[in-house]
Amino acid sequence: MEGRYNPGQIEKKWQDTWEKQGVFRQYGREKKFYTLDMFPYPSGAGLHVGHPKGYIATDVLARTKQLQGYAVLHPMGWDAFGLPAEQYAIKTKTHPREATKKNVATFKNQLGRLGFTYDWDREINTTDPEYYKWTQWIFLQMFWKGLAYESYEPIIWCPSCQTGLANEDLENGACERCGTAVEKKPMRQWVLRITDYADRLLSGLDALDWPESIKESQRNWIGRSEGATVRFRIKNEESGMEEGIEVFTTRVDTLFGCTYVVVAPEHPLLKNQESGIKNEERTEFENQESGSRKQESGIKNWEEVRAYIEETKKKTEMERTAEGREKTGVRLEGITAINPINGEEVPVFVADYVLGDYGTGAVMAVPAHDERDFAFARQYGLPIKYVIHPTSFSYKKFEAGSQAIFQTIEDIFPEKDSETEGWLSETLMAEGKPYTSEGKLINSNAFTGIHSTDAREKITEKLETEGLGKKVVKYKLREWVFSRQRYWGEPIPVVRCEQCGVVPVPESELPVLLPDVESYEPTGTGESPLAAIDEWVNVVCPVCGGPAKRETNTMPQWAGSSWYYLRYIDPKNTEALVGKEQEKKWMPVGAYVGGAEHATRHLIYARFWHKFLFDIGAVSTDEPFRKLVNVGLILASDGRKMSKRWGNVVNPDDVVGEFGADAMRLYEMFMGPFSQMISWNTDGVVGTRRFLEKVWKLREKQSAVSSEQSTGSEKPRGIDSLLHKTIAKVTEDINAFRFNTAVSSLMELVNTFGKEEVVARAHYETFLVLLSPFAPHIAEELWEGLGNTESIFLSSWPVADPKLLVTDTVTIVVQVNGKVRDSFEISADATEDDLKAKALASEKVKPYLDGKEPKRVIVVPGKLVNVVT
RNA sequence: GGGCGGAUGGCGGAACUGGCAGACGCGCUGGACUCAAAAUCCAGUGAUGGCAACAUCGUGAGGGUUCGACCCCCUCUCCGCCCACCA
Repeated sequence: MEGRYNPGQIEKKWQDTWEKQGVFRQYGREKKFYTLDMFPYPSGAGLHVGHPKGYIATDVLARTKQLQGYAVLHPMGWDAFGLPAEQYAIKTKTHPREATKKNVATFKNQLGRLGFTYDWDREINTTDPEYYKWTQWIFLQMFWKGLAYESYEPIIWCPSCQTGLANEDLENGACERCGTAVEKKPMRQWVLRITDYADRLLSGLDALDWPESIKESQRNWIGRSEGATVRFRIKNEESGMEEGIEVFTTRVDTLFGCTYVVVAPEHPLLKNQESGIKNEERTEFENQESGSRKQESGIKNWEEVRAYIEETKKKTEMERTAEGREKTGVRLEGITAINPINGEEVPVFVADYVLGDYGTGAVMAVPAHDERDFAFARQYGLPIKYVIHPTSFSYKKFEAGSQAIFQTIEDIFPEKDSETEGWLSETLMAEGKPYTSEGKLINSNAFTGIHSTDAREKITEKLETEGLGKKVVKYKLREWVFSRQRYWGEPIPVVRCEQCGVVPVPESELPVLLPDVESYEPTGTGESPLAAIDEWVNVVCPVCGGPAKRETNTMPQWAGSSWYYLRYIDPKNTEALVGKEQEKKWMPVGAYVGGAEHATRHLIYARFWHKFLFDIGAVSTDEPFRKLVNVGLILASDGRKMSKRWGNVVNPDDVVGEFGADAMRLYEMFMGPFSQMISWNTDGVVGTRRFLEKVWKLREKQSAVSSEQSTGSEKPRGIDSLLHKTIAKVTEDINAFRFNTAVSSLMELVNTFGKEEVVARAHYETFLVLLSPFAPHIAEELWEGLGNTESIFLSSWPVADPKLLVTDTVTIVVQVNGKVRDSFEISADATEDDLKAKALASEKVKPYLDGKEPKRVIVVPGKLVNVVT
């Protein structure tokens, strides 16, 4: 190790040595720590410098924990099913398997150069049949528990990707993959009943050590709402009373203000019409439905209504939900709804501002107290009836001239309720605003005068006793649409038998292998390309032995990643997805690092599957990831995302080639707060490389003289104290993912060492250990140069000595009225009186006192004295 | 519209629990070394005034609490991210 610092030489050497000696496979140790990265999709583009940021962090953590005596599990693998490989296959006619293989090799090579501690014997790949066998197995367990079922409901369809999508796969109403406006399309599909776990997914969040923002995103995504369903009976002009429709509301206190009812275009009420949809447009399911229900709905303007429904269908989801769009709808002539609370008859509308798949697909419209209903009511000239009276209210009087602000309505109308009402409607109407907050009920018969909160309870109670309403909880979370009509995914392991219907493939026959096909093109018909392979599709029913056909849909991209963290623990197990002993030993994950963009998809899906696996006894923990940390995105130096399109991608290979892996690792940890988005700046790597050069040079100053600390005879010098402060800081900072300040304190230490004539060997060694998680290669090389024969990572992490954290003298700042005027050195054990006396004696302070006594003197021991004049 | 997070030198960012604002790094300026340059080393680097000691101002804007505020409270502006016709 003579001469210059040459990272290119030493890095490869140590990577090979660590691998050969199994330095990072100390699995026999008592204490366990499992740290995990969100595994990448091996794209054709390879890694850019943003990818490794999170991986470096877990690597720092893994090395630190190992030095602290833990057995550390730190694996890596590939989330390799998905559209890009398939699209590439379509273009180049190569099998996605081939492209995937090539990309994995590239990624692995790139990662290898950064010197990670991954145990490649545990590498997994979601497209490996031995892996997806267990993905299929989990699906089967869900099937048996009734959590996986077939549905014919309209789902989101991307016309460009030609596949169904889950609600979570949307971005601003468009397909998040290709940006195409999506449509609703009724089709047969597999669905997972994730809403069965909605409550547990919600309550489980509280105990997790996750960023509050992610937990909040999940809470919002699950979207629990407490409310009530209310049954409005339908009056048909021709045939009298019908069964009625149920609405969902969270504001049952406004029930007296309901002036109409709206159903979504998808509402079952509108499916009863025989004349409606043409046969060929109907799904199998709809045909069955309309056949079994003969009910006449009595809608007189059916043609108009039908036209509206058709129009809605044609609209893309984006058009339908576009911001500020005028509300549209059609009145259902010939029928009215009866408000159960007061028997009032109100009109019924169909309008697409009501969503078919939330609540009951129907709402009671209270325009006076809801923004959307208000807009619709104004559009169609419907009555607006105020029934909530603000109890605490700040409102500028609308009439010109007056600037008065009224705190309560009573300020203006102390007594007369009807006038209050008049004022309220007039003012709010004129400003174009409904009153959406809570308040005291007015105009609500027996409930008038009660506050909203009470009213909700009481009105619900009354409706309940009459069988016309019920307290319910609804969620925004939708069931997980689990079918994709694409090739490159896990086959769903079921067959369809003419006799027995849907039959799951027996466990013994797993995995159901994904066959090779001629063409990877999606068919667009709602069938996957697999449907074209007769010899694969046609099978014998496992139950009756009769002819049957395989399910040709595949699973979504998210399936394989919903449980992969379990497979690393026991990757070769052929009997179970993970061995019980092993699972107990390692789970839950102690630090999971990845991007915040997975807040509502991967991280909800994985929690859902994990809870299910817990319920069937396959795992021992209820939650998979005890601690989660978000890695902040690295942007290009132009502030945009790194992308081929912008030509601003920085390849880690180039950075490693120019500066070395250690300098790059150090830079990515140093560049800013770990979870913050930040722009790449190659000049910054220059700084960390210079730092490493200084570290390298320091070996010449290193000397076998003992530190004064170890002689024990003298008081500790400043350098001992600084070293121990650095130990404490680096240890704490790594633990809290504050890598940037950990690195800066290492730099400070080196700067101080640089000013010393000699650096004690013990100090230098301790420093190398502190540096080693960040810059492992150089640390190992220098460690060996000191004559150590065993890897630095088999040594141990230093512990700060509390005695050395305090210095014998401290600097006290002297302030006058809070402004710094002077400072002095004093022994750390000086009394408050000493400090006070010394401060008052200061020549700098005297002029401000002008011979008078100070009004007050504040002494903060060890810090400052503030003289108040 | 809702939720979350921000705003500190030329730049990235530090600052414990309310106690010397600007650590550390980049950049820049000057000097040393060199025939010269690079690299390296040394010194300086928030603004304004001053030869200087030093003084005044200074953490998006305005107010407040406090002996003392980047930090706590109120009002406002701007920016980022996520979600969004969810009744």
